[in-house]
Amino acid sequence: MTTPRLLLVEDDPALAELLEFRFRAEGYNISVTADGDEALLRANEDVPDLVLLDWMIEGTSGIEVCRRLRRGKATAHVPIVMLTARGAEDDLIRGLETGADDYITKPFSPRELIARVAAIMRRIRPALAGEMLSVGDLTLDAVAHRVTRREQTLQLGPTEFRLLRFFMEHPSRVFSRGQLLDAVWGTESDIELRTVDVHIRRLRKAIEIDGAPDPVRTVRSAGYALEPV
Amino acid sequence: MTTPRLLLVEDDPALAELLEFRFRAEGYNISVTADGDEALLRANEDVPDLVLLDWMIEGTSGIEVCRRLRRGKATAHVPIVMLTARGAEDDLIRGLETGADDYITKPFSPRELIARVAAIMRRIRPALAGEMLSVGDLTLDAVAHRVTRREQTLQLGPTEFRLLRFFMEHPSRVFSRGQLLDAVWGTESDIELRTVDVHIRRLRKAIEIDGAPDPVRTVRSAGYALEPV
DNA sequence: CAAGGTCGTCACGGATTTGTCACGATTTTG
DNA sequence: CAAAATCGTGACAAATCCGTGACGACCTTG
Repeated sequence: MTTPRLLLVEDDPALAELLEFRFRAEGYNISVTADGDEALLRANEDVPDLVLLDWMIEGTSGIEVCRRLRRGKATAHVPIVMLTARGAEDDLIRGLETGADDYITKPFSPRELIARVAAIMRRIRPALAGEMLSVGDLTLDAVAHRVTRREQTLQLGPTEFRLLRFFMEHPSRVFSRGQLLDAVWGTESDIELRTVDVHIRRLRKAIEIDGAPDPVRTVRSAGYALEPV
Repeated sequence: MTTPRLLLVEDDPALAELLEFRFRAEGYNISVTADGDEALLRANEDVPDLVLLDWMIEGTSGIEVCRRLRRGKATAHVPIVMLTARGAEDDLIRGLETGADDYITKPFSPRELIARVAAIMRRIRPALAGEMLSVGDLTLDAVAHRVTRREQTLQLGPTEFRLLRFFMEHPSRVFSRGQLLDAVWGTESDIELRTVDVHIRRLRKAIEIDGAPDPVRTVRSAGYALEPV
């Protein structure tokens, strides 16, 4: 299973750091910002699996962020958990009306928040993740046989698909041409090593999007690796 | 994998003994002390993989121990888990600011603490064991074929990479040019001894960062060695 | 069967890497 | 101090490695 990606919007540095650390320790990939507009930007650029939203932030208010997340096409269905001060009943009501999925009142224990998030993830996962791989801005759906990059569906052939999948199962790891042949083509294939180069090239061309860097890294005299973003 | 080594700083004898017993049962190597200064001494003498630090100890306070651990060269990056009393919010914030990595509030179950420590070890391990090498401020990821120094990724060629890796596998050890040729180039290579000089030079240039000293030491009439900065 | 797509191979060219040498700087030795 | 030994450094040609376009064989699909 791929690591869930969270977006935390929190302007108390101490709390933000604490939560960031704890969620990382739990295996989440978490991005933190104190600013509402910044949060909206990031959420649209790289849609998270869940948003943790402090209701009392400076600048664009939490309620506004929530509303605009819901209105955005890409972010309309991302679960939102709001962090609210004790007794802010109005916020609570308005938050849930605006589309938040859950809430937790401060002060809360990180453990409880983590449990809450985990529960939501379990609820959401089966719908969106069967056999999903995610590395950087690349997403590969093994069952649907589909690869997307930045909301854009890519067109790749069978071999390119298997090659990319293998890379995505081991991000940042360098494989020699021989290892790639074994893993992607099978151990008893009798294929020239240099053929791998050609498929790497075809893969590169297939996942090419202008404005995005090439995630396939060539390691001279060693092999190739797939790097996040 | 080597057994993780912990240092427990706890002045409640009952709790100390309990934790010592439990962690030993889990296969950890744990050293216990009730005194902050004693803890600092031991930590510097024989750097542990993780420190469990009670925030309320007699003598040097937990916060001071934490700060001095972070300031120490050898112990700067050792994870610290603080044990704090419930509701000591100030301690929590200051602790995390000072550089603690996680905390747990008393009373806690040993099981939970063990789980917490295990999570941190999983996070830290790849940097310690696995295919990661670390000498001074240099870090070499053999799997990803990547070398970093002070958060900065370095650019080195194949031979420089192999040479550096060999050095990092045996820090502070002096190798003759002949030994280096055998180890890095292979025993049946027919290469001039002086060629090693050139590659040493290229390695030096490749890992050069301004403000940082050269970790490659020349030992006249003997060879070269890699020293931790 | 025709058309389109995919696959493995090859050859060319450019870029990087590598081994060697020569010369000067530095240290050791006599 | 002079000579010898040792090391650092810049340059360079050869070797290696990789990107790329092209091509024929093969397979699928209609």
